[in-house]
Amino acid sequence: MTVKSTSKPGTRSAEATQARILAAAKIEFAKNGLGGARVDVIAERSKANKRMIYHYFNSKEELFQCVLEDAYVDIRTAEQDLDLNHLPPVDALESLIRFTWEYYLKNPEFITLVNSENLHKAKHLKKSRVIRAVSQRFVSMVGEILDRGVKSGDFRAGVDPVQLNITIAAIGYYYLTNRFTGSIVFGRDFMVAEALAERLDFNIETIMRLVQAD
Amino acid sequence: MTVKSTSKPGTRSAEATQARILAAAKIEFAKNGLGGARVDVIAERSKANKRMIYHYFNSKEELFQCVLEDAYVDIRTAEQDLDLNHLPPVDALESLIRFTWEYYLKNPEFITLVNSENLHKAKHLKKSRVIRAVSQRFVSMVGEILDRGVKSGDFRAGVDPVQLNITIAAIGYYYLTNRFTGSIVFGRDFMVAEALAERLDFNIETIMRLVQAD
Amino acid sequence: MTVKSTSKPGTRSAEATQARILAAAKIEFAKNGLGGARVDVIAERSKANKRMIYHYFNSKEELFQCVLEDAYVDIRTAEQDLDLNHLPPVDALESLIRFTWEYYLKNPEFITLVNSENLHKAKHLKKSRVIRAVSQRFVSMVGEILDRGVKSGDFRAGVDPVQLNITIAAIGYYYLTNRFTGSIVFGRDFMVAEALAERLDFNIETIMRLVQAD
Amino acid sequence: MTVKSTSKPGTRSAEATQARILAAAKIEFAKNGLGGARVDVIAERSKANKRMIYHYFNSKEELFQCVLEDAYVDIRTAEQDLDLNHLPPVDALESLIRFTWEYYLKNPEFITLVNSENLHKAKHLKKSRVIRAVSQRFVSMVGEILDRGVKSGDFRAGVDPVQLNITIAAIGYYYLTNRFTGSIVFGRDFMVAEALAERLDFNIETIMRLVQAD
DNA sequence: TATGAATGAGTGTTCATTCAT
DNA sequence: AATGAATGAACACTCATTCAT
Repeated sequence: MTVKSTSKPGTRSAEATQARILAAAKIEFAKNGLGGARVDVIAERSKANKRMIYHYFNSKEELFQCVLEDAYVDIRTAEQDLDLNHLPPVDALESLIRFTWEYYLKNPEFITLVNSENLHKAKHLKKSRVIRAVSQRFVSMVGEILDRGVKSGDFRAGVDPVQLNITIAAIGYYYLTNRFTGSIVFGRDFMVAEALAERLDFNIETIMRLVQAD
Repeated sequence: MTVKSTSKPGTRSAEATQARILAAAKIEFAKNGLGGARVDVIAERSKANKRMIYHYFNSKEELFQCVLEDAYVDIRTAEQDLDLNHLPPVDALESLIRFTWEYYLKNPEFITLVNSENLHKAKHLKKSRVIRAVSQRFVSMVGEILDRGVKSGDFRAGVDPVQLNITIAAIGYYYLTNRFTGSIVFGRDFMVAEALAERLDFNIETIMRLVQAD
Repeated sequence: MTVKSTSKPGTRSAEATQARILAAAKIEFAKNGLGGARVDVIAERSKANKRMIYHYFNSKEELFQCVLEDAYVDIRTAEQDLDLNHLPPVDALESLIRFTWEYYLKNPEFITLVNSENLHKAKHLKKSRVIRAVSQRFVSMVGEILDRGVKSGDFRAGVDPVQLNITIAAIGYYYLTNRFTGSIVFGRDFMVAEALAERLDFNIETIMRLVQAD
Repeated sequence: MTVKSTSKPGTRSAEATQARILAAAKIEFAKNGLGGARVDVIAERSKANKRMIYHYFNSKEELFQCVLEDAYVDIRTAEQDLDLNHLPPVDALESLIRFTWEYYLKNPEFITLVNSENLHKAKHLKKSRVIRAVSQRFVSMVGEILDRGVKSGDFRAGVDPVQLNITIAAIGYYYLTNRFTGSIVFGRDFMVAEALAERLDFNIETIMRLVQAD
């Protein structure tokens, strides 16, 4: 009969438990993919009971979906926070390239989660409603920068913003997700600071030459 | 109607069995990754006994390694067969971009296998000796094209051939491996013929603008 | 009709399950050795799930080690309970011989478990810490009886207590463990009551003549 | 078309193959027991084809039976070769004890094979006809020595020759078969030369005191 | 809200044995 | 006489999930 400290008993700790489960799951899914992830490990790492996972998330797959949604919401939110509208178009574009690269570097789970989801043909993302909302704002970002750049004379006209978006992601994402096989095939350490800096420069140049007015 | 050499049927059928297992394994590993692949399924699909798999390949992981090696050898061999040295540098580079794109399209397993291997930090590729040999010839290809292009005045100097190589792969690979989540995020069908053609054009333009002399 | 303490049923049943598994495992390991024992059989006989065995004991080998440790602790405890210090040395020694014989007879699993462990070069016993503790008290028992017997003039001096210990065990153990081949080689039923009684008498005489003062 | 060296082509090599299989099987069965032995290992070690094993011995169990029979015939033959009838009874008995001890030491497989057979309740030995024949001569040996010793006044009357036989075996066999657990329980190395010599002396003394005239 | 105990269907792997030549 | 290829049944062990409290 001891009085619990808050007015809504359990609520706060319930949220905390969910958060701990999500955090643990993100690590485990990122490390081993959906199939390779172990519910026991998630339970242990989150210091939550295994039963709690099923209580809050119903199944391993739904938990994966939540983790994935969170990951997408997080990157999309961070992109919006860049507030690129206030920058001149060239700076805005370069900022976006840098941001994308650095986000992948700091959040390598994002890449692995997306890979895993694509192995499963995006069946979880398909069910998600949150994703569509956050994606739309994201897709229009590059379009707006391009438009502004064309008007200012910095960029040439006729560049498809979707293709550009994909390419900006691709040149960073591919380098990082395939860094292990890449290091072997190319006989270089992909992850030393110099290599990373060099790659970022190369990527910026790639995009700039692609869009700049002739 | 050529007569197949049937003098050593025992020997032959052993090789045939191994080939069937490898083919079945490639499909299964590509579809589900190393962890998600099922040995039973490989056995069934190859019309070989499960015991045979272990007889010839010792373990699921060694089988995966063989499949992976085969995949790399195959793409590297096909690249060499392009015989790009005989083409003018601009044509050679465009040929390589087209080839890479089309190879990925026709051999989607390659992409999934590489993804799976990277999830496992390239532990199987590390053990492989074949890979290093075939990789070296591949890496030098783009370097030679670039050199020729600089001499002919078509390409600017100072482009790192390794970074270029990575970028050529990236812009095709990323589009295809992430086509499921991509279709959702960008609200487009990534795989209709028009979209594919458009992407290839975009990629060629990206690379050409990147390397062309100013 | 005593009331069993049912206050912690969850805890209790966990212990009970472990005990059932251990009991079933002892039977199975005794019947078939470590290699021949089947985990499924242990699961079924213990009315526990196979998964529970791995939950509580991690592996078949660790389960074997537990069973073996239990067996050693059990015999060593029973020996201590004989309280031979209070008996005159001749009686004490005879009691020990009888006890050893009867223990083997009543607990034939002990013999088979020890045989199995020796086939594996005692690799499990080596890891065990419990064993060393209980063994030391046991080894000193016979030494004390011998000392008392020498002082009382019943036993001759100079008998190595370890060798005596081994011999007491040997003459009972060998007869019982090899009863099957023995019955064939010697053309006798080793296990009829008369034969058993006769063997015990013979063993007592063997040891008594070995130690008695000249 | 080279001429094979003997008149009965294959016959000689057939016997040789069987012998190699038997030798390899003895090692494998001794090391791992009947259940733990691997037919593949026997095939490899004997440099015979696995199919040959089944050709000559029908099954793993029949092969085990042959190995076991061979082992028994071997020890029984060696015992007969001692020719103890020509020695004075005390010397004859000591010779037998020494022989038994040394045979076990030099042929440790014998012990493991017998253990394995007893684990299977002597089901293979039961089927064997050879065994009964060789056993009878063996059993009568000790009886004759005892009789001669009683007549010569060296041994007391009334010692059961079968019990004596069993005891002579027991005190050597037990020490050696349980040397691994024994070394741990008694905290001694059972197999150093000194320990072995000491044990043999102790065993001779045990038997001599058991049978000597009062 | 929280938890330890329990489970059935499956996973990679192994084995003695037989087939086909 | 000899052999390499092939197999089906079994094995130790694992997993996501549910039960009972």
